[in-house]
Amino acid sequence: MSSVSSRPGRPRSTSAAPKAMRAALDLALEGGLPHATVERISAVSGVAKSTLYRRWPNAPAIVMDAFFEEVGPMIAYDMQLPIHDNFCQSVGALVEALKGPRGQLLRELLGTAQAEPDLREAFVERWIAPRRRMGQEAIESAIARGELRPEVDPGLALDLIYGAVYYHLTVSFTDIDQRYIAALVDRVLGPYLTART
Amino acid sequence: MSSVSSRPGRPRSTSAAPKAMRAALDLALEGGLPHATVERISAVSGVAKSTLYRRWPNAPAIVMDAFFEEVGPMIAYDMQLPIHDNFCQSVGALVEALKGPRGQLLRELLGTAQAEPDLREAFVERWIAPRRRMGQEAIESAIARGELRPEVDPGLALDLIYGAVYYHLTVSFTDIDQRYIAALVDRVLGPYLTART
DNA sequence: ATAATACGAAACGATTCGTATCGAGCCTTA
DNA sequence: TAAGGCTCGATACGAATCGTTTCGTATTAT
Repeated sequence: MSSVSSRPGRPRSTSAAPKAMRAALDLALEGGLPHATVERISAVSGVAKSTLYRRWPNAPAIVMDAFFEEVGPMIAYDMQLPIHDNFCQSVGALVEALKGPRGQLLRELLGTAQAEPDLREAFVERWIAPRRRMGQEAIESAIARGELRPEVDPGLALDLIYGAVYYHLTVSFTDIDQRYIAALVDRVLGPYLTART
Repeated sequence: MSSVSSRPGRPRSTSAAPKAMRAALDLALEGGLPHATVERISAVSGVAKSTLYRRWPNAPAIVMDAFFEEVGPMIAYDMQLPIHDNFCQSVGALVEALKGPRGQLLRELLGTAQAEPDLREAFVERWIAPRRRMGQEAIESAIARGELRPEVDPGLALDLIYGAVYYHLTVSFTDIDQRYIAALVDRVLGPYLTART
């Protein structure tokens, strides 16, 4: 019954982390990442600065934690769909989720991660890798059920699709619509479809 | 002979800008972008802070100026080459130029630009757009001389190639070698080559 | 000469950072 | 039940950087 906390001492508050993350995300979405300082997060959430520093190395790390937890579940893959539709749908959801302040925040987080190895690693492991795994799985199962020819290089295909999406989002700073996504997915996967409708 | 400075008053020093840019780039390459503060740039270059703020809005803008001026000329397109070789060569030069501290700095600059519209615009106009123009030109001339079939969508092709490159550089944080570049270019342009050797 | 502009040097208040200290609370172990 | 260990929120701290401003001097056009 009792919690098996093994370590002596007062256990960590279960409410501190959620409160801090909520405040951090709100501040960052509202006034940009630089606006989410440790001091402000502490003031808004009621969690002491010392507690925040005890759990996160810096403010962006708190924001990143909160961001992944909120936005991550918004991008789903539906393995039942034909491969083309599956990608259009999931990539579309990604683009949609990143419109407005959330996209701006992702860009700022990615930017901050460039200089800090810990954030970089967290970014790859918690944001990029999961979606790549799902994409890889989608391609492989499409091959397995004969929808795609086995000559596809899944890694390269994902590079091309996600590369173009993030390129527009973070480098050339231009918008993406559903038509572009369809053309992109078709250009990358089309040549390998066994039967085109 | 005399300079036609039209406006009255003391003309701007011609040596201040080069000295400041040199110092800014050195500082940023050595200790990362955050290390290139306005104060330090002023101290190292001997140019007063007030002068720096008179010409640039902030420190990263100075570094970006210097970066483009130094690295820009390093990436050349050779329109005499077959289209495939042309891209392999120019993209290879890009990747090569961005190995080591320079790539880290580009990442940091791109990251900083995410939050500041002025830097964003400068980044697109002075870094992305010029290379896209050359790439577009290369593809169009390859079409004109019958090397590529006219069905290629040059914009999408450039999205795919540069997208994948910057994706590796800034998002998935993985390395790129010449073999990957060749495979990438081939995957994007190969299907449209009129005669494959 | 006069006005206008740029220069370098220095000081300014504001902000953020990360750390340290404090008394009090809570849990495990002996 | 007592002791010790870890966490909590609150608060204070020195250091660093920011962007602005002021100052006296230098250089040019009118």
